[in-house]
Amino acid sequence: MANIRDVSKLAGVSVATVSRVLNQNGYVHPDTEQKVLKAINELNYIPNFVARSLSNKKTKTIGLIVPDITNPFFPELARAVEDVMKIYGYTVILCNSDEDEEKEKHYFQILKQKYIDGLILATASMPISDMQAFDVPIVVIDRIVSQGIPTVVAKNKEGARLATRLLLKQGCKKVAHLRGPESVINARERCEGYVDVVREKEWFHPNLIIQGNYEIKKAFHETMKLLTEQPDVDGIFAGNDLMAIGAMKAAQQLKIRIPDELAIIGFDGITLGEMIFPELSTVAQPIYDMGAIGARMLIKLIENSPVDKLYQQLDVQFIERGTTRKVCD
Amino acid sequence: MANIRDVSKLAGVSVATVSRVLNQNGYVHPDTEQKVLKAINELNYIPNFVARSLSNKKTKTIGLIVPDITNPFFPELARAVEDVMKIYGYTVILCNSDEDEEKEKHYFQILKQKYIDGLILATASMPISDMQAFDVPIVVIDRIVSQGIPTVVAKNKEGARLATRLLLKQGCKKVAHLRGPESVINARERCEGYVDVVREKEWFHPNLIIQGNYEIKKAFHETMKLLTEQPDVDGIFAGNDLMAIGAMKAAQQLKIRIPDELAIIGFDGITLGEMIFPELSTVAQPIYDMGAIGARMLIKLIENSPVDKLYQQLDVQFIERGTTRKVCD
DNA sequence: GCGCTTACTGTAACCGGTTACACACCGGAG
DNA sequence: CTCCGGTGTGTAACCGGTTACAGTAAGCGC
Repeated sequence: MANIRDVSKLAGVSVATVSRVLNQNGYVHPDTEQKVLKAINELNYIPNFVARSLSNKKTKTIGLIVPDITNPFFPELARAVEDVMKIYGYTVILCNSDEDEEKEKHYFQILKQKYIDGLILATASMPISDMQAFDVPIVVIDRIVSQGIPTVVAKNKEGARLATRLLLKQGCKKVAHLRGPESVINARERCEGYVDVVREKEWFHPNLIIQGNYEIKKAFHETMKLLTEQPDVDGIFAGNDLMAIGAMKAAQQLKIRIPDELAIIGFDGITLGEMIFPELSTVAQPIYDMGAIGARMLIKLIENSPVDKLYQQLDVQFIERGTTRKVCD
Repeated sequence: MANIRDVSKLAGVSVATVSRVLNQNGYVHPDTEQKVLKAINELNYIPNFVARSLSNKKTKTIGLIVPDITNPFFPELARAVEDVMKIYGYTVILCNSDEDEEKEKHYFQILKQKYIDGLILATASMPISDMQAFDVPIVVIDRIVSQGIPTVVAKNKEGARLATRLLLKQGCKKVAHLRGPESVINARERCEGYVDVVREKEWFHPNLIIQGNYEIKKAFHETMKLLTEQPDVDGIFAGNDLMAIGAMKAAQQLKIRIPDELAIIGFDGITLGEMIFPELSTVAQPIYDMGAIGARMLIKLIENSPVDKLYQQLDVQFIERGTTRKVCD
């Protein structure tokens, strides 16, 4: 592979001139430029990014840490990030942390060594202090970490209230909540939203809040238990779509008809919700937008452009599909 | 951030010695080593990967090009690749090509500039000549490109035959095939497998082969058309799980009972198949294994270890779930 | 004719590592 | 006592770019 010195020799100029042509900065005589371009073309020269990065301290590479790309929420987010980054000439390194602090630390270390320009986190097992010590721009998506760190989230509590109220409005007499893991902040917020709405109801009891882990399997089992122990539950608000699907499977197994006997609302709006039957009613987060906005925010941070809002809270939207009854109001 | 010269100064040795300690090569006196380690510790020094890459010409980074990470087949593959690469200290750059030749070329160019050590392709819009010109080790997964290029695939034709025979065995009288795009080789193979089995049947007619594009939506519409025009079709072998799901939705819409009136078998074995109701019977490829094996193969190619087989064809396995009738034999 | 600005170009240091080569020391074989 | 191979260490070139700085030439106003 040809390097810049080969080009400069062939063009009969110095490396500085070639570099100027490449980067379009400094003065270069049009004739000289032509000679250089011709040489570049002849040698099929492409500049070496690694060398450039070494003097620049810019790699045009960012890291994206997600818990598990296999979880249907994250591919869409990753896609958004990649799409935006591509536009601006950045490349994305994908990391799966499994919500494991050790793994996250490991990636922090590696990514730092690799001189990434920025980092997008869709996970947050990491202590905040470590994140602040990491002297590379960071944007957190879907998890609030601390006011000091640029963040993109959806209105979790508001969405949860909306869903719960909707279930009541359609006539549900006893609504349960399948909540996400204690350690995840958005799970907490969604649970709070649910509690806000049902707290005063005479039928409400804390045992209507079921502990899930954002995965189908556990949700399935817990829902089986719930529906056998408390058969009068006729509405479930699940903390995410996967758990809602787990709940649906439990109901289907128990021959409970959806939505007639049991209405279910999920949270997230992953495409998977449209692939199942009946299609899942859900509180949709703008997943792609969250990724795209986070990515744009990160680029601004990297390039020192002014960022209008370091804390973006995006609206959620209820999507009525097959697991809820129509309400005519 | 401290660099190697700072360390050498603090330890009172030369940079060469520090480098030798870091890389555990060459002779270093134990006492000297201790001094160096102490200095490294004190300065919190971590070596700069970019600089290392520049002289090494090894970045410990590979590229992974998939059509679209949003397609449920690829996250599992990506996860496998990332898991294996992590073990060996490599990092993965994720690229979405949308099966678009231009985008693929663009990534080839960028990745080359970034000095990646190897490339995994799960897409193949690229002419073979371009791939051979790319002087970096490549492994292709799920798409056969050419005998010259290391490849990991599943036994597509065999799996297709298996599925089609199974449908017949359970008593289907007229089995249609929803095929994938013409341009994708595995779609062709699966179609051939289907034709192998039904060619001789008196009911067979080429209009039982329906053109899909591996996506749900089109499969849904085409199946709607098929089932209304030829209501006697009682079995569908779909070229992938997504299309099978599209077909299921069409049947559900038309109130055709699955599997009693219509049996469906998919291909791939994506986890999505277990999330729907009824769960999808499918010819499962070992997706994770394909990724993992491909990744291991790539590492061997990169590190010049001997590779036993440059062309790995993995077994598929029929998974009987809810969209087929049990056969008692 | 002189000084000053602008256009253009080259030299060489620098980014932060790796490593070929040179050199010095030491113990054992002959 | 000399020679030799194994240890241990430093100097400096190199990877392939960027860029500060210096230098030259031309154009212009006075």
